[in-house]
Amino acid sequence: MLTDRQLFILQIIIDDFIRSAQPVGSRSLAEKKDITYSSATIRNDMAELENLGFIEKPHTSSGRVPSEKGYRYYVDHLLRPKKLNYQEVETINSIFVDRVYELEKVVQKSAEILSELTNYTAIVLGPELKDNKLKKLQIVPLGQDAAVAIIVTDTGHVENRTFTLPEQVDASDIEKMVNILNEKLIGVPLSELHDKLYKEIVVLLRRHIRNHDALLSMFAEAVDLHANEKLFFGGKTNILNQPEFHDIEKIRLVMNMIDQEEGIYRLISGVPAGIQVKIGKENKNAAMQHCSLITASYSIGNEQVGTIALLGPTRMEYSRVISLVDFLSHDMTKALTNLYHNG
Amino acid sequence: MLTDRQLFILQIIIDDFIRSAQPVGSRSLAEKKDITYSSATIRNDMAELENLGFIEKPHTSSGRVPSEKGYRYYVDHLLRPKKLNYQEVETINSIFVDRVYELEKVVQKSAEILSELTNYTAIVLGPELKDNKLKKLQIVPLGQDAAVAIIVTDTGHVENRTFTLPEQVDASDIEKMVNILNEKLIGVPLSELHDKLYKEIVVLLRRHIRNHDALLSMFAEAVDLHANEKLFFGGKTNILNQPEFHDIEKIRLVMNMIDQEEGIYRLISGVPAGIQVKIGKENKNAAMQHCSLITASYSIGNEQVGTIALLGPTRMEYSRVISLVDFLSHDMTKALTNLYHNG
DNA sequence: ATTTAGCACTCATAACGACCGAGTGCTAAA
DNA sequence: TTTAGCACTCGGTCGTTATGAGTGCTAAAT
Repeated sequence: MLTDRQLFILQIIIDDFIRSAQPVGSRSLAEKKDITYSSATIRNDMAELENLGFIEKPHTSSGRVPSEKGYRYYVDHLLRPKKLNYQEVETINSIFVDRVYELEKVVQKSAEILSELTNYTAIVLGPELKDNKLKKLQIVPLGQDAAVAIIVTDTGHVENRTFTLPEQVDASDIEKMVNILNEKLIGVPLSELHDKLYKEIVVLLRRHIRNHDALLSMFAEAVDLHANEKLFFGGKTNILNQPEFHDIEKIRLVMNMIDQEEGIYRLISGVPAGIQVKIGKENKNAAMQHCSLITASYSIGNEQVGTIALLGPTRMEYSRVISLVDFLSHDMTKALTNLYHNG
Repeated sequence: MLTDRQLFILQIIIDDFIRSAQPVGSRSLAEKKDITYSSATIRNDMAELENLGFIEKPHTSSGRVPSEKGYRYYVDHLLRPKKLNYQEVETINSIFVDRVYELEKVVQKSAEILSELTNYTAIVLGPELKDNKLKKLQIVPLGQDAAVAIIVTDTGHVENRTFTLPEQVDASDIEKMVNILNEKLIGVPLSELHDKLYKEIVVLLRRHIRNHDALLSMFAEAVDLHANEKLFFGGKTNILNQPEFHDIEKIRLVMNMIDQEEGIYRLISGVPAGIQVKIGKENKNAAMQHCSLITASYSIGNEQVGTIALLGPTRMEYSRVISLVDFLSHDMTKALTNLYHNG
């Protein structure tokens, strides 16, 4: 139902608007060198595109602006991924040159570089810990009634939690317990720790330790909080550079969300593998009304461990940005798999 | 040289401007109920105050606005600290009710509460670690060539660092070394670790361990990074609520600085004890031109360990805010001393 | 000697109208 | 089917004109 020419016009309108942030009119289009037909023809096609909801007019006599539906169609069918240039590829690769073992640093740097390359806000949902396996559990007593529990995973991640000791437990009990746990739980994924603790370990404890229930619940608590992955940001304030965000109210909505982290987490956790593009209201979030979100997952081996996301205005440079996010996610997967997958 | 009436007028102008964010004129002042003289009199006094640089006019025929010098005088001589109301005291006290041992959580919560109470951006410079004493040092090997070093301090703080192992060291060497270090260094303040490592420990190592130099430098590295304290924020986007920050450029400057953390660190580290108020350009920072910064230090025992700061527009509600920061800093000192000072 | 009433003056802000121009839709000719 | 032509729309800009809150200054009142 849409002619090739109409699609071509749609594409050019969107490309143009993405570049200029200005509504585009039929005359200015007709003047472009790769357009051979007149402004009147374009007007007719534009009218049709508007009927179908791909573009809209901010007011009666202005040029056209892509609608969300327009962007959607563009992303799904029109856009051709821009090839990355040498500079971009090099910059991304530079993240992984020094063989740092600390995953968090790699992830943080990825977020920074991605935001630098795009001028949008980059968010990386850190490696999920639940698939990490316990490497070592340690309790360090602090004075009379407090202790810090430390958990080390096979990827070198360290989690710790301080708590008050229940009364009537003494150092030897704790030591015994730590020994038992280390003996039985090393290699167990964090996500299964809780269950194991209550199903297998509890019987052992009953045998060897007084006051096992208090200690156990304490450990369980220490072990539980690792469900939540961490978010890493780059270019948190980049939205301020976008001309369409001249209105403080809009800015506040977005910045607040970024600052709270929770909304962001809901947006990007649990996205499917591969590149995903959510445009404007598709994000089901009031603050994201005028923003788009590009996400891609990254893996270690075959295990999807985290997500890369890029947040910008709906008027995003999709063709370049999608290529970048795609490339980065594959690069990360490669590098991380290399580092951690052999074991 | 300034009459009492002139000072009174200055005070009212500033109070009024802080409340309304609008230039204040002689007529509106004269209508206030606690002012008995005419607008003409006020005009004369205003002219004098302007001569002396305490107030200024945005343009020829507008009301007056406090200058930095005016704010300075106000803060130093005119302001009377506002008594906190029950609600405010309760809110602050609530930070310390549950006896959490984790200092970081207390500090984070303080920043959040302070920003909530004030609608400005709160920053807390976390406890300096250099006075923390080593409680336990631990090395956990990760596979062949990497290991994570974990340092626990007497306040329950845990630092960790992953690194690649030098070649030709084996597990037993590491274990021996860890034992030596734990034996010799527990109770030593982190700030002295480096020195001790190179002066006392090195001789012991030479005796017991092959390849001690590589291992030593590795440890030194792991131990060194704790110089930098951490910053905790509350209400990072609160500056967006200020009417004088309607201009995106101004906002960007401030937000960028907040986001980078480094500039903030420079601003608030090393402030003297007690309440400090830096107004506008006094902060020697382009981004802070239109902002004021209130700082106060908090202590554990007699040891100053960190700083509380509040960042807002120069048109800040000084009287209330100074009381709040003062109260919070004392409350924190009290609570932390209670928790950690007995030892 | 102070204070105040009176008055001319200033200037940001809002309101108004004119006009421009980039844009549109529609019709009729190519 | 495409395009030239034309009337129409409507934001944006520019100058004009109030309006009003503010000022400084002078002279009268206290």
